[in-house]
Formats: sequence, C-alpha cells, structure tokens
Amino acid sequence: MPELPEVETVRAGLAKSMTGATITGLKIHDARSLKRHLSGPVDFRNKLVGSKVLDVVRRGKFLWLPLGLGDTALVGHLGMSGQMLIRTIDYPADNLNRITIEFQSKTGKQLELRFVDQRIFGSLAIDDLVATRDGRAGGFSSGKNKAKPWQDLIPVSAAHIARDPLDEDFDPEVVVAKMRNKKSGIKRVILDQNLVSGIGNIYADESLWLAKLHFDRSADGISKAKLMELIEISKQVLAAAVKQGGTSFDQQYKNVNGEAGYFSQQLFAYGQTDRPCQRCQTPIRRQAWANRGSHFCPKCQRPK
DNA sequence: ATGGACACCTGTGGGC
DNA sequence: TGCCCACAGGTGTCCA
Repeated sequence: MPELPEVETVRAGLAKSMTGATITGLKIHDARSLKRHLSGPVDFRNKLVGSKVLDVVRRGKFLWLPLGLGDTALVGHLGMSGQMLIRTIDYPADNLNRITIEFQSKTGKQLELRFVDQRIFGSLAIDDLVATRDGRAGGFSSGKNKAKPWQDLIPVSAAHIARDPLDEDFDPEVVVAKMRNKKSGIKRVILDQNLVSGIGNIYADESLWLAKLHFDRSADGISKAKLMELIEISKQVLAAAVKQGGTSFDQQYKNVNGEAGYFSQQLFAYGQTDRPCQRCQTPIRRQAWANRGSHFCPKCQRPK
C-alpha cells in the first residue's frame, strides 16, 4: 500500500509524539511481524524496552527511530498494508494489531504505538546503524541543522535503498545518467528502489501519465531531457501527495491518528480504468503487468 | 543484465 | 447464502 507520501505522513506523525520518548513496554500479538528481526522476539524486546527514541527518519519507504546512543534503530517497513497508530492506553483494540509498543512521551504522557498490518508484508526490527555510502541518511528527519550523531547513518537493512526525490541531497543528473543505461521498461526502472526510492505503483502510473510516457518504453531510448522531466514530475507528484496526507482508497492506509489522506481525488491514471483521460477523453486502460496493474491512456502514452 | 514467476499473507468484492 | 476468482499503495529470490 504505502509509498513515499504515505510513509512520510506516518513519519511526521510519529516524530511529533515519539521524539524524546522512552519505550516502557511491548506486547507481541503476532510474531510474524518481527520476521526481519533475525535474532528473534526475545532479543527484540531486550533491545527495545527501556531505550530512548532520538528521532524519526525516513528514506524512500523505510522509516527508522534511532535509539539510545544512536548506534541502533527501530526500523519499520509498512509493506502493502502496514499502519502505525498512536493511541492512548484506554483506546479500544484495533483489528489486526500485530505489535503494541508502549511509551512515555517526553511530556510525560503514557501512549502506545500500534503496528497494524493486514497482510503481514511489513515488519519491525532492531537494526544496527552504519555509515552511508552517500552522506546524510535521510532527507526527512526533523531539525536538520542540529548536529546529530545518527545523521550520516542508515540501518543495515536499508543500506541498499537509493535517495528519494524529496531528499535534499537527491541528484537528478546522477539518477538520469544511470537510467539511460537501462534496457528495461521505464516503469520497471522508476520502481527500482536501488536507483530512486519512494515511488510505487500509484505514483509511477501518475508520473508516467503526466509525462505522457508508456510504461513499457525502454529507458535507454528516452532522451536525457525527457528523463529529467519525468524525475521532476515524480518529485512534484510526491510532494503534492504529501501535502494531502497521502492516498487512501479503503481502510488500508491511515495516518497515526487513523485518518485517511486525500490525494485519491487528484489521481489521473491509477485506479481510473475505463474513465475518460482528463487530457483527451480516451478511456484509461488497465493492463496486467508484473503481477500487478499498469494504468495508462492508450492515446497520450504510446508504446514508442 | 533482464524479465518473469512466485513466495510471503489476509481481506474484500464481484460473478455465478 | 456460499464458493471461487481476481485483486490490493511491496519486496526479495530463484530461474531461464
């Protein structure tokens, strides 16, 4: 489900109530949500409970909370259906809640973080922070001017993830140069989190519609100028979606307060099958692609 | 290097 | 009502 705008909305919400908090307890309702913590649930508990949360950082669709001295972090990925809800301790149980992390906020409020995940493709883990190959870890931790020892570090499990377009150190020239060497279809290329992170199926289809590019056009056959335009468009789309709190179609995406985002009202291609293209009125088509769907205008977005 | 199939999971909605 | 199928905002691995 969640792509960069949804994860960023969650990050901002977590930062507000969890920065400076102390973890006071843990309830594991379904240990499958800890499957990426390889040393097991007991070790997860030992490393988490009692530690202090320093910050909430994101790169692409990964987010993490540096802990204690800043050399480890609680790493979260939402997969297709993950949610992170901040609740008071007496708030009614949430359906499909897999993990509850109890904490005391820096203002002394007793709250809990509930990791709700229908499909269990998401996960929580404690991971070591290591030096990045490319400078600062995330473009989106708060208060960047203050010196923070964890600022240039990234979780081992996210070390392969490229910068995303909203990262202030993102370099479109470098990314486009790499894209021009790819013989794959352009959609596959912009979904490759090793090249540019944060883009998923919704924002890929939206960006390609806006750029009038067919999803299967080979990246190495597209001009440098057009690829630069595509990257700039994707940045604009991601930023616009962040402003709307992300995209919600159903119960599968909510911010930390359980509220939906409103970007679905501004979609041109994704989920618009059979509705008229807003440029040329041709019905938007959905085509099976890579075990999912691609939505595009068959007139505006030609294969060649 | 590239693309396709599939695995990991649960839930919902449509057709019959 | 019930059953079966398609489908869902992701990622990683294995195989040609």
